[in-house]
Amino acid sequence: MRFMNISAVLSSPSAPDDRALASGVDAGSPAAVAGDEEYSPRQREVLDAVLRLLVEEGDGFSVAAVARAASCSKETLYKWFGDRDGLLTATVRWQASKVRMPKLPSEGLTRESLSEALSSFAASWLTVISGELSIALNRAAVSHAGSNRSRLGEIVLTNGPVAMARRLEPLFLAGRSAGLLTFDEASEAFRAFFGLVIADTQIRVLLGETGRLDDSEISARAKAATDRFLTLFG
Amino acid sequence: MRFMNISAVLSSPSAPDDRALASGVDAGSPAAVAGDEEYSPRQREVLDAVLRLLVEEGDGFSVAAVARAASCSKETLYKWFGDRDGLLTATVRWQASKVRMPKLPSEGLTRESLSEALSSFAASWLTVISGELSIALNRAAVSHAGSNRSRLGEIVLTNGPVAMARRLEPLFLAGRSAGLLTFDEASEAFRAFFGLVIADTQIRVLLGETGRLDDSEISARAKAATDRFLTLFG
DNA sequence: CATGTACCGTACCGTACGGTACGGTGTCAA
DNA sequence: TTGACACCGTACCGTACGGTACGGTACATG
Repeated sequence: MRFMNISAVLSSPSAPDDRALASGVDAGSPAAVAGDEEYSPRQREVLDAVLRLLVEEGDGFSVAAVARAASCSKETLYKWFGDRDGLLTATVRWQASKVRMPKLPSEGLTRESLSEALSSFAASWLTVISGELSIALNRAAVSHAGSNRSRLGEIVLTNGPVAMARRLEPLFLAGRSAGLLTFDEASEAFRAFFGLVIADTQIRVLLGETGRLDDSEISARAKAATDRFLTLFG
Repeated sequence: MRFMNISAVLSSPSAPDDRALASGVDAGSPAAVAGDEEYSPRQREVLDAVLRLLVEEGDGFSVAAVARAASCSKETLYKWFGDRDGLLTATVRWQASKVRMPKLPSEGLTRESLSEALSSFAASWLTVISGELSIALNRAAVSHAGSNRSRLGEIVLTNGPVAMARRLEPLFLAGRSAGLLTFDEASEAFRAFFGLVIADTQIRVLLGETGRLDDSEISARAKAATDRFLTLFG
């Protein structure tokens, strides 16, 4: 079993060749977040263009640039999304709706399958977190947080750490039921797992530290974090 | 022993009543960062005004607002700092130069004193990270990272996680020499400690999650993180 | 006193950008 | 064919803001 994607409001580019959406994903279940039906196909094209601009230039692109990149008129943009913040918000919601969570096992858990599930989850998470799109979206959301003009921060928070926690909780509880884990609060276990996996990775990439994290490094860190987590809570 | 402050380019307000600069700090040693002599007293007043604006309005304040708040002319600002980015950069460097690291014990370590040192350090760190000034500076730095216009990200990175790691390394090494800790690379131990202490706290506050972390909560988390760290590496 | 320096306050300039208006085109339906 | 509609492209408007210029004041120096 291999998880290729993860929530976090931050998957990867939206191009059809995007490996992060390729396989191993449960696209069947109705999304908890804003459904796919929220935006028309043409609108999705526009929002994907915004995502590209966001990655290339960061927040700070002009509405005119969006119109140019998406071959649509500014008037249409304002008609559809109200204002620039609305456009940005719609973009983040659109990206969030694209993300599908990987399935996590919840029955017949053994120490090995639990470890494997956690490790795969951690690796996907690290991959997502260090991706261009995740970085761009988180930067935008961080910039906008603290001014009440938009709710980007809230949306990214909900689809990032909060969604992760909700996703992992059943696995943790199943692990505890199976006698494989020990903890009082699932939230405590989640915080520890989050910390061990992410550590300073996210803040460093957000602050612009270059130096790609290659796949072997990611696997190694995911494995180490999982082992440590199981040492603490196993 | 009690640590009242910490690096991280993110201490606390610069007002004279600022408790974070009040005591328990080794202000004697020459700073590794830009020295105090870099800016004139009047310039420091201006930069402190910028820090206040940064906390109140975030990045996005106008240069005119700075001039107003600091009772100085825009012309002087441009003469001293070149342009808006120069002003912002100077502000971050000025804040970094203000921060003084707490002393960490390095000899006569016992398991108890090591645990106490780590726990105090962790508590200070959490306090700093969740402070208004830290949040404002990190938000600004994250926003500017990724566009090559300024080096804010690099500066905050250097004075944040990197400075933390350098500061903790001697303690870790001393702990290992004293037979209290086991690890291959100090950087590995640091990442784990960082993750256990900070976890999702920083990204959550940067994304705008409200809900203050009170002192008891901070102490509890610091203690828990330290215990877990010692479980893994002790 | 004369001169120079450093600064404040304000007015000014250019431009970039958010937002609006409008003419032109393709499509669909009666 | 005619009209309604949705949309594109472009021109336009208002304003906010980065950056510059300039007059006026305090002070220091000879």
